Amino acid sequence: MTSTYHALLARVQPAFDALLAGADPVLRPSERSDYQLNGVMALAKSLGRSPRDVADQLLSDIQLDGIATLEVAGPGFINVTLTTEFIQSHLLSTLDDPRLGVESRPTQTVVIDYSAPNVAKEMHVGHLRSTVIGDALRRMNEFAGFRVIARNHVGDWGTPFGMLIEHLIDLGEAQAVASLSIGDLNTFYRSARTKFEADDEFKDRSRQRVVSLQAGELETLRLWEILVNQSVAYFDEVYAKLNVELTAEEIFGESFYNDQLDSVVSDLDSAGLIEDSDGALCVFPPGFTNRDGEPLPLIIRKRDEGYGYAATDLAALRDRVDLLGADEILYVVGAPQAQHLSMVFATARLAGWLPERVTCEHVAFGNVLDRSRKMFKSREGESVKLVSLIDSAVERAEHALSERDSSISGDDRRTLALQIARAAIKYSDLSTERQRDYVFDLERMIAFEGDTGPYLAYAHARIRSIFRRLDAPWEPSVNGFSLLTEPERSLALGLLSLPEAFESALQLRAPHKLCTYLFDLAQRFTAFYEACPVLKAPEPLREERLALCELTAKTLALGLDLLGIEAPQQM
RNA sequence: GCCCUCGUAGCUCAGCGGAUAGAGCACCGGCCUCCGAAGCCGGUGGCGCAGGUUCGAUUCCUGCCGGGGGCACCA
Repeated sequence: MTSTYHALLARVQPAFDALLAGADPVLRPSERSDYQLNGVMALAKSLGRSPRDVADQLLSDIQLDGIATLEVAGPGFINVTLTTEFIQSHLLSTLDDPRLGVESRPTQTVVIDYSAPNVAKEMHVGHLRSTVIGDALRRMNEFAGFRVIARNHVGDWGTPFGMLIEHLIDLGEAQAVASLSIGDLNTFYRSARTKFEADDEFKDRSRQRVVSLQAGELETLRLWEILVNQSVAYFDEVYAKLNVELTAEEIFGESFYNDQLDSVVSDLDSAGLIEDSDGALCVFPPGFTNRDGEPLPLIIRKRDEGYGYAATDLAALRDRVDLLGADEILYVVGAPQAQHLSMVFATARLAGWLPERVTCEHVAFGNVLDRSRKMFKSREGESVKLVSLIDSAVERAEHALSERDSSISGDDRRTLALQIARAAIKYSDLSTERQRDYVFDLERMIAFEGDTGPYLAYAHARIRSIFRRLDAPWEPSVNGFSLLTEPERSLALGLLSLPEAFESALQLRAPHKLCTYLFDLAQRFTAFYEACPVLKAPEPLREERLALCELTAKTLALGLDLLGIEAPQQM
């Protein structure tokens, strides 16, 4: 099934090509009609003819076969109005289509690198963004039919582990495990840090411990594994709480690439890319300069012979291309890493690890700010625990439910509160363009009014409640849609534009495009809902309207699912 | 100093080179004997500044102003 947009374009393009090969019709959704052709003026310009003249000719050249009607307007726009027959036939086929008109094309392998928390360190709002955006992109790419491989590049290696292991020893293993298993990671990390900075003896031990760790000394590794295992179990809890599709099997932390780092250096060296700079082994990819305008190094191996994160990133990249067969690698990582990543990509290209056909893309996102537009921090100046944010959102959702005289109670209510809290948190994160800094305002996101996750979930639940009033489960038995009223037609057009919205969200790695679409659809629905009685309508209108309701509910549920948001039947 | 990014209504945000720049919140005024008022309808209110490209610029380019970030051994 082709989307409305492509069906139209297929009719329009030949007429434009006939006048000037490759001319862009600039087909766009329109507020004045259903679509408009904005390319007429530009075409007229290149042809040296008057826009009205060209428009008139196009009007007679474009073969629409009853799918739409055209009208010249203004200085030379062509307004496109879809025919009821066209909308109706598309609605009917969408009704039978579990994919709701979105095509699947299993054409490529996409590796998505997201979340990436640090072992023995609390997950905070920064991880929330990577996790939520990454999870949405994963779902979207999977739905597009691509082979998707998720990678959680957990920070489980490096110099901090010296002090973390020593702190674990000081605490005693049992005590440390107890503290970590209740998710008290901030305290653990902070204590280690404090000792490291204040106590020279501890600092020395920590440094020696790093050496043992890197040397693969068994007892050190055993202690390190305790930290890793406790943290992974904790991450799992957080992911479950967020309903994020990330498993322990998808964790490929920094340590995973340890034994590939030597070969990263030697391969870069034999490619003639490595330079020794003050004892550090560096690559100087062209086009990067430091603040003095000198070439900027990507440090592969530090002067102390430890590896920097560039080495790990390069090893991981090479692995993803060679072993995983990636055609596309998405890095859902904060914007501050932009330069680092583009240096890594450039170096991988130079080294020949990143063939032309494979693309690497930094899916960057902005900072999380508080209500006063400062970096989101707790009163003590620390990053705020992700779980505590989720928990307080759940608390608010529960409170709201209790005030609403809901028939849902007990465990169902707790589950529902969690679902609503997730919807609120995720939607507020995803509905803003990624690159912008984003204001985390629990108050607003859980207000349940306006452009929020709960509003969309509510719109869905409301539709489902219509069906609950029926005596028997509803089966579609429509033959057509008369679409007599404006709200019905508007809703129908909204339903048919899912493929376009999905496609642009997918291509631009822009979940907010999908959010915008869903909110618009929900508004079209509620307008329809106010104006058009469903259950009280006479047949066959009643059946048609039920079908519109069904399609809307399915579209909302699918769209929300692609964002990682649940759509409860009732709330 | 160089690079990246953002600047749209009081606040939070959409806006794919097109016609009169859209939402939500807040504020004001309406709508529940009628499928769920977490809703609907109406009102008030805006593209940082200056050039340029273009038939047409919030959108593309340049410069400036303002916020945020990055720029060699932490990841």
